[in-house]
Amino acid sequence: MKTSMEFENDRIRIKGLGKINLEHIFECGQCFRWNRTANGHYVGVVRHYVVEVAADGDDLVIKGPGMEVFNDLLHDYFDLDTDYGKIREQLARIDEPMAQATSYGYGIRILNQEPWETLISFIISGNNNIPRIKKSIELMCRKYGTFIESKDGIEYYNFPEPEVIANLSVEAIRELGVGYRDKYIRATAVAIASGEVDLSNLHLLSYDDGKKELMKLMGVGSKVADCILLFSMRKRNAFPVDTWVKKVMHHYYGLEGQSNETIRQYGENHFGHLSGYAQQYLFFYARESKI
DNA sequence: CTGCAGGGGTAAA
DNA sequence: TTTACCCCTGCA
Repeated sequence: MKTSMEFENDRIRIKGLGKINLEHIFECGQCFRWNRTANGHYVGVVRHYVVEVAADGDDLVIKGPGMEVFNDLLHDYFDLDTDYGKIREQLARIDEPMAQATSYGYGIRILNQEPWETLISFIISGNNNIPRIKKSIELMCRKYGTFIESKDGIEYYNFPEPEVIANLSVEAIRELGVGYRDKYIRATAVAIASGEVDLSNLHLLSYDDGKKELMKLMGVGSKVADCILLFSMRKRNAFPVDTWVKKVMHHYYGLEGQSNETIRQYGENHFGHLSGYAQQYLFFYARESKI
């Protein structure tokens, strides 16, 4: 993979990434703060910056806070050093279902998101649906985050700091529409704000140790921990088993009636260090092939 | 229109 | 291993 970049004022154009599909990137359940605009672009908040993304043919065009922030933050956020074409080829060689899956989910990329935001977002995601998850997170940012800017009549806020959420009452958190997850969110925020669990060094641990640490947090089970490890800690061997992936693994890999944990272990062994990518393709395969 | 299952799971029994 | 859980949506 040979990529090149062109800087033009507040836009950065990246060439040579291979196929890009913004819908696959932003609507595969890995992130909740990106929204499609009328012209097919996506606007989202990354830490303290409002970022707009467009696909122009096979070019990725990022319109945002300039070159410095791109180099320090967005380059990593969009995982631009990873060769997804190569990963698809490697995965497609593993077996026939995966060969099919990689063709369904073309143009996908795994984003490298901020750990604290990812943690809370996926606690909210459990036994929940995407519109409601997005609504709760948006409300949380609006009420308790810091105002960034107004753009096209929309006000943008960053994701609130752990200390802010830790100081809210359970009732105040309940008003965000998170239901019974209110107490999970509060307990987890307290654990993070107090330093009981240190998110900043978690990515240095192994997958197993990181997962153990995350599962100490209220509201974080195996699936949520895997999502946090995959989407914010670069643990690409994580294999989160949600209902969609479960369906595929039942149907195509002969794992009917197996527990989520068994399926997770099978995935991790079968796809190895590419498990996380495999999971993303399987997710699309399940949803779009309607099995 | 009302009723009810089910949703990208987890904690607790 | 099984069950309740908040609440919104889709569908019978």
